[in-house]
Amino acid sequence: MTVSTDAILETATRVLAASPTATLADVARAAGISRTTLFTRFATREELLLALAADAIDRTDAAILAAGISDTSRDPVVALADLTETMMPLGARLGYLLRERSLDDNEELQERWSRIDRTITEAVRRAQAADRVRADLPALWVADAWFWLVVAAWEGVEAGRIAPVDGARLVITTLLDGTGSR
Amino acid sequence: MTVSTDAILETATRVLAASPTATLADVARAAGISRTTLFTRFATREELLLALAADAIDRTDAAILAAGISDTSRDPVVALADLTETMMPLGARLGYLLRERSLDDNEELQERWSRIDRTITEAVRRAQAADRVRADLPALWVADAWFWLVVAAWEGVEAGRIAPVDGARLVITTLLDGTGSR
DNA sequence: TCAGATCCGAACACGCGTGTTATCCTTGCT
DNA sequence: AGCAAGGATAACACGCGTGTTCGGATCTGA
Repeated sequence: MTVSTDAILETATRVLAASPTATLADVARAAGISRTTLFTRFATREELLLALAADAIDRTDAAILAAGISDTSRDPVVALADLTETMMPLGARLGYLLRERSLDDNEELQERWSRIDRTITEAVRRAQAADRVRADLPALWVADAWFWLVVAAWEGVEAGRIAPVDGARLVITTLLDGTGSR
Repeated sequence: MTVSTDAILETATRVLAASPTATLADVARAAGISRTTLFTRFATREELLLALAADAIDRTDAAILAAGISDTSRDPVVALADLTETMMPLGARLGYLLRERSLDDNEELQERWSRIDRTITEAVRRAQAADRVRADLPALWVADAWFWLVVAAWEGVEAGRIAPVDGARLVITTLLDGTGSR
């Protein structure tokens, strides 16, 4: 196995995130394998797309676990800041998930993603209970705002508008402290 | 002319935003015209996509003008709040622009969008000069954060997670005041 | 009523991406 | 050296979406 399946997923994510209509021939070429071989790993295009999405969610799950988001003994705000750091490198994968609408009707992916959603929202609620986050905002909105700010930061890094090292810090300070002067 | 070109653009935006790979037959059916007629209005698929993007940018330009973003005698923070209100109904169009990568290589659209980008960023800089926005954050980032929070709010409204009337307010208070407790 | 314009439905050619198959070649193992 | 596994190359069938064409139906204004 000259090229690992993981490496193919990595390349495929990059190619398909940049151009969602990219051909399987494009993906194979970028991954340095033949189109035929690609078909031995993923029988259909849809299978590849699903594997990509599952991979993105797998990594998000791992990042959530590593940051201890569900650990009720941890400070939820600190945990969210940690998660932001670990999420930044997932930018391309999240961007793919975000834009790929053909997966919207997949039951399992929807379920897995809404589980992630609930986990983040729960952390926000705990932060609100501890008076670390404003209680007058819907927890659902705060969780959404956090997610899209991560996307914003990743897009900014991608486009060279902000420095990679600044990404996570900008997200957290913007989300918690806001951008207005005191 | 039974169905106006504007109405076609409206419908096409909705259909293509929901499913970017939708067929021209799908668009025609949704618009209540025949595929043949659709081809008399837009000679190719690409022409339709370009018209959609141009329409979205036209409306954004109009919203910026209406909110008086470039009016240096106006309070830039108030202007941005106004703009947020008028931008919310453009959600579907912005979502389309956001996800459609096939237009990335169009010179004119890029230019027009970066002009919008600069206009918003300039308003942020004026707000920073007036000590209404933190000067320790890149104006470019604040402008990006604003834009993506608008997207977040629109997605939230679309999904029924937040009330339509709350959208703009949530964006502005989150952006300016942050979500953390004082 | 006639002329012109507009739309529709059906049919067609064409290109392209997907998925399959067969043959050859390379590599690693014994 | 000989064998097996896995990849590459090439060719093919197939479906589908795009773009075009044409004949007929409908509506409009003179």
